[in-house]
Amino acid sequence: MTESIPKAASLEIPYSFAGTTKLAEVRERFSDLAVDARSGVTLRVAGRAMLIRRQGRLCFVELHDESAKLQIMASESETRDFEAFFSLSLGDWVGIEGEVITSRRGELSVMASSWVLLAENRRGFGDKYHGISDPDLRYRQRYADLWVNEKSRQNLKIRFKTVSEIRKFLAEKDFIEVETPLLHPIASGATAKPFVTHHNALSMDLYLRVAPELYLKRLIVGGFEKVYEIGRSFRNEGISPRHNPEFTMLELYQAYVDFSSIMELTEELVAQAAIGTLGSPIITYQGMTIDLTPPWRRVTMEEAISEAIGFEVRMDMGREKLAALVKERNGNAADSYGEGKLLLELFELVAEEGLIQPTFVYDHPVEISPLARDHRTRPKFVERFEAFIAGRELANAFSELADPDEQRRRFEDQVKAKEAGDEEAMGLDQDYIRALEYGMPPTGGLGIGIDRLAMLLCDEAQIREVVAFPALRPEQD
RNA sequence: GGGCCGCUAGCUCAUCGGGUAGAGCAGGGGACUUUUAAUCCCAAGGUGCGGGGAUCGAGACCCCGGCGGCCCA
Repeated sequence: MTESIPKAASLEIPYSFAGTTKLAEVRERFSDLAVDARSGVTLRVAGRAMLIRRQGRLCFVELHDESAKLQIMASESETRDFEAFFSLSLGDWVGIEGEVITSRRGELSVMASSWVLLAENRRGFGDKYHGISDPDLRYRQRYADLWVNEKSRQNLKIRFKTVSEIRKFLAEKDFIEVETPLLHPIASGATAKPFVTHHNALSMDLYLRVAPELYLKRLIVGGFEKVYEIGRSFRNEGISPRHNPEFTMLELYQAYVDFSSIMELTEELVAQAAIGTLGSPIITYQGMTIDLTPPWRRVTMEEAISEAIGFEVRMDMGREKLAALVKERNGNAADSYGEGKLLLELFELVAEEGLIQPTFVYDHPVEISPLARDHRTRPKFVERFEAFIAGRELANAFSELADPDEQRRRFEDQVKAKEAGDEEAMGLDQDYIRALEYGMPPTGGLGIGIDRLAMLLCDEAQIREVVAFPALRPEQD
């Protein structure tokens, strides 16, 4: 490859180029400028040269900034340092000062009178038409991908906007955004394999949190009534189109309410997030039209299974029958699975995928819900719901278990499972039980996967497309 | 973890029954004062992911490894 001579050697890069007008604003203000006309207005714009068409003593540059793209024109007769302008490369950043005009073909442009190089691109952005399409390259060099591929930029914008819409929504409801530890002495609060790290001064291993849940509920014990945290959790699992080892969760807790209030809050929050980012609660996802307008459909887990399978299925039909149904469908019915876990397995096998329109599935078995409060009328069940959209779980919520004795028993079951080889089982958090012993009021809690919500709103099937810098194996030299 | 697919110039791709590789774009040089992926001319650009193997001969075939993608668990 021919090394280009760094232009920076001959051109001074200024320390600032302030006072620019956004390209979208230029387009808007001069949208009715006639063909081949001059506006008489001079202004400054800045951005990146994404296409260059040289034309002898004239030169056209397609300038992109965060807001839009706009054509820049330069001519030998009107532009200072025209020769240097003529030799700009694709991807160079430039600041332009000039008059807003339209070309003979009617293209809105800025006719540069003076300009300055703001940064030089020494790398190239790949094919100017096809851009960069190799997924590996796109994820590894996201900074380049974002410039070249509009959709990549769009996805991240939607994602970041969604988070800010959620914050706005929760602020209006008087929730306080809080922060809790990422380094946990015990991996608990969710069933997942943790990452282990080490604190030198304390000479102890710590876990990157798998969920903030137990700390947020400690805040409720401490007297906060409406708290939430939007932050990263870490799970030591494989990387797949739907899993990144670090991911973002919203977790929210509200004192004095049960899961039915949280259900209403959830559907409102998700609908508002969609309206705030996309302008509508009706979205298209992978070819499906999905209406997020509340209220969402509500079915029990048993009803969802029965509906999908065509006959009535109940957890109290017994372990044997449930195991048989699971096995018939090539599911996993390990001996260690109780009827609760089998019911969940069956749900995942037959029902989950079909829940396209937003649906609350509620009343989960206690066996799979170690942190949820017992159902007020149904033994062996808890007051819990999950929200499903487009066949995938989006949210998980329950009336929180506040009884320290019952919580200890649930943890002990988890410990037994862990000892039996279940790496995902929760650890027993003694301090959390102590917190409950001080008394936690009735509380409703909610978790929403922000990455999944972003996938939904971006119409993307892969989590990587909505994560700025997804996890990859390191490059080799 | 298993199966399948991919990896060739900076990027996007081609080539072939096995005889050491081409194009477009980008980058370099030149022409062009109204282009829209502009156009035209010139030159340059490759340890064909890495390592083994069979072959007179491999980017092409076989094996191992790497990275990525998809599907499955």
